[in-house]
Amino acid sequence: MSHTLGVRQARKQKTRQAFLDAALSLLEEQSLSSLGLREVTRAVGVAPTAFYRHFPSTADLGVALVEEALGSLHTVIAGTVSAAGDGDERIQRAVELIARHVREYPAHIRFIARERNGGVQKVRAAIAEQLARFTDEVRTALAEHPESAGWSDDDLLMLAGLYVDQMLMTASNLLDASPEEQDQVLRVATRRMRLIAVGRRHWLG
Amino acid sequence: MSHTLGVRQARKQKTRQAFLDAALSLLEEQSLSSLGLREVTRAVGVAPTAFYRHFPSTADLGVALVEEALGSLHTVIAGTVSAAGDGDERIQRAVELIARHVREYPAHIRFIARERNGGVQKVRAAIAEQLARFTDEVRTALAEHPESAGWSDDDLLMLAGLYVDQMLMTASNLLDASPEEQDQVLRVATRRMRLIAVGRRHWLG
DNA sequence: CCATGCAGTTAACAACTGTTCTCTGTGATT
DNA sequence: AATCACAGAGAACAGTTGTTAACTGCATGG
Repeated sequence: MSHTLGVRQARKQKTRQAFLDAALSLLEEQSLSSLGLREVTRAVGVAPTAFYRHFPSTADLGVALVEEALGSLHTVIAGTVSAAGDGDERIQRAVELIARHVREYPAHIRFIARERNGGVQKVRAAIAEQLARFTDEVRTALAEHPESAGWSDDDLLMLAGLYVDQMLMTASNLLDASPEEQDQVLRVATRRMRLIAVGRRHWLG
Repeated sequence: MSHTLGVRQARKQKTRQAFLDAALSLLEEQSLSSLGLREVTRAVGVAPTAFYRHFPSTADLGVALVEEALGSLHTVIAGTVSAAGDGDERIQRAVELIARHVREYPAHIRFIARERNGGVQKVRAAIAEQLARFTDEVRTALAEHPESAGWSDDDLLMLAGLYVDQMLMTASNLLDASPEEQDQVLRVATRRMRLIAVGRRHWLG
């Protein structure tokens, strides 16, 4: 099915990935707008000029990182929201999903939370687009719930946005929390989601 | 009452303010971690070394900017939340307050939203502390409402945090919106607040 | 009125940045 | 087997950066 790509392209993709990994690591302690091209190549162990074979600029590296960090989450999120169970169960599952994801890919979350309002326009736009897609997917998933009867698409989109923003903020808060604070963060996040769910239940009328 | 400070200190505070203004302007298009000391002094029209007379590093400049951007808001916010009127009126007033503030001090909002998750630890901490104070003040204001009867302090804090985060996100969204999109942003923000208020009303029991 | 303190200047430092051009080695194509 | 394409190396470029030291001029306090 998939065409086996030659040794040549395989090597290229490998160092490209090395660039992404090195950059992501460096970006744990600084923002993209201060990330130097040479800094990245040094971390990879490659000549500065090699960078241009893969990206026109560090901003484009950032866009590629957005894809890597958010591109794979679509099905997961949508699946969680549309899964069976009553409201509380769904909330519990969503919070656990967030906690697990933060544990597995902390640098990805750091990066997204940081650059969502960061200084690099191209990257901000890329993140906004991905989050808008997320929100729309959550909206269609929410529309399947029986609680959504009588809801306009506009209101569902509003609710979906609220959930998405809440998830991202919870993830970001987890990163800044010490291990012993993390449970507290998750409990507050759960209560917030619950309050939103209560509002949802009594929204109409 | 206030001791008239000498010509000397007055001049110093003037250039200090010039540093803050120049930095805030430069930070509209980049993050603090990429803001150079020389870049700032150049914008002020002063020798690079003069910087050290006012701040040990650009990070401390950032902390000073946090004070300037958030320090003066406390009474305003608390006043709005505790003002008279029913829920919908309060929400309307809060949203208008946000819109006005964004119009008057866009660079301040940009800065806070950007550096809240930015690459400079000291500044992140300063913002977190100020926002925590905000949240606590909003909580005590909320406690005065009749709707808060029977609420635990913990739940009130959770609700206050939800409101504060919502305000900040609305403000940040306004900055990214084109003039014709801004009304839409405000309408969605209002609906979000309303949904939270509905959840609040039915939270107990 | 004079001595002191201190905001701001000037000059110099080694280190770093992004980008260009030229070159090399090796996988791919015919 | 001979040619081509191209990922990466190497060197050099003009500018930039943060920080140091020694300075100058002027408002201030005794």
